[in-house]
Amino acid sequence: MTIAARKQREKLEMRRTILDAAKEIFLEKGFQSASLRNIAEKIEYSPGTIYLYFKDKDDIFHALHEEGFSKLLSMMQPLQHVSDPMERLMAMGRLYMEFAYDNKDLYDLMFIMEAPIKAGVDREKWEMGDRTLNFLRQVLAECQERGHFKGMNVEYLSFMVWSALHGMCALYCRNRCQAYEHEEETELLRNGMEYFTQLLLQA
Amino acid sequence: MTIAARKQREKLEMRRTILDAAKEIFLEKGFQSASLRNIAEKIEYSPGTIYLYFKDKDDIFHALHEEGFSKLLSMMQPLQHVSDPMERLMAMGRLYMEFAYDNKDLYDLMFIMEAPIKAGVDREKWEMGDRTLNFLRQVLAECQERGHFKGMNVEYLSFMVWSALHGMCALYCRNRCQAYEHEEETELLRNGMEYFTQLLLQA
DNA sequence: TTGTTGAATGAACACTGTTCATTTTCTTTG
DNA sequence: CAAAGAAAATGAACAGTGTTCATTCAACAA
Repeated sequence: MTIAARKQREKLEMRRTILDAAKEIFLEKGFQSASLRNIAEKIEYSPGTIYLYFKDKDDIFHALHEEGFSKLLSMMQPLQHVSDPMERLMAMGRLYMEFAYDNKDLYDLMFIMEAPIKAGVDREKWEMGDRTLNFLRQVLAECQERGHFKGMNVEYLSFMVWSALHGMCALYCRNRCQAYEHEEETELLRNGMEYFTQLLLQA
Repeated sequence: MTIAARKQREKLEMRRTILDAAKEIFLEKGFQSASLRNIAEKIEYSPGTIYLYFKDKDDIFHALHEEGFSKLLSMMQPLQHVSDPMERLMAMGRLYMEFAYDNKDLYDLMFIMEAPIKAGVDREKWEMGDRTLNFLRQVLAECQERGHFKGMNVEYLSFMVWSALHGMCALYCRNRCQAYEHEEETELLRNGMEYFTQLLLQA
């Protein structure tokens, strides 16, 4: 079975090669403007070849989508050791926002773009997303045990908290911070975050 | 000057016709998939004609962009008569969210899409957006006069409030509410809003 | 060495946004 | 009213897109 194993390995390597090239081109040209011919040219293969490894363009960016979640998830993992849940919640918020700021396009792909999520929720696709969300659910439940967010439903609470962070990140990613002509984007994000945490601490 | 006046009127009517067709097609197919040939076909003109009235595709959707803001603005106008600023803030929030819910695609165009805002902020483009934002600034300033949001900068505060609402609307528009398998979208929005207003009332 | 299998190709299809020389339509002038 | 001029609409053409598929090619098995 050594040759079949090698074949399979090569198949995976090719997928990786395509994915890396796609990511690079996607990051420099944006999702819409990145064409399959660009990607094919970069890896020095013909356009048709890509279709032997991915169903279509969406399939490629869906793969990157998953990678984004596993990256975010692995960054969040260490925070499990912060014992105070309220402190952990704040740390998660900061990390989430930093992730969005440092990986603008990846964040966009994960939480804003239509393409990868459109064709129905196909099970495992959101496994990573689910795990990330569970992180938030858990920390909020622990906060409640310590007397915060009294009488609130964790599902709706997590949605509200997530939304507040996502809102800032989304306005940033899609250049709506320009509405504030006299403020720096980074200051908007920093202080927006600061004020929101103040609200949470009072609840 | 009667003929020149008619010419000008016809020019405006043609713009309207194109805009209406574009809006319709855009609403049913989405921005990216709506092609100029689709629009041209709908109004029974050739593709080239559209370029006599609009610079390019972005220009069309920028026009719709402005229409969205003037619609939102005109809906907000009556709220100026709510005297209690805190109550007015809540009413604005509800209205904003309802606007997003009832005009999903228009909201998407105004606050999420890349196209219309990309090519630099060209002055008047954001006049409507600015006026909407000023509404929020003003009500928040009045809230502060009555002792709320002590020591907070209105700019950053408004960004945070806007973000929280936008976050929910954006997750809704881009189908990320699916992350909550067991909750209705409307319930997420309703309760998310409810919890956020609770936070604001405590501040 | 030959036969078989599967990977890679690249031309082709139907589309896209945009341009522009040409034709058609309308308005003004002689 | 006819001819000249201006304005509006056309549609073919260009360079690009995502995707398909008959054909070629290279690696493996017999």
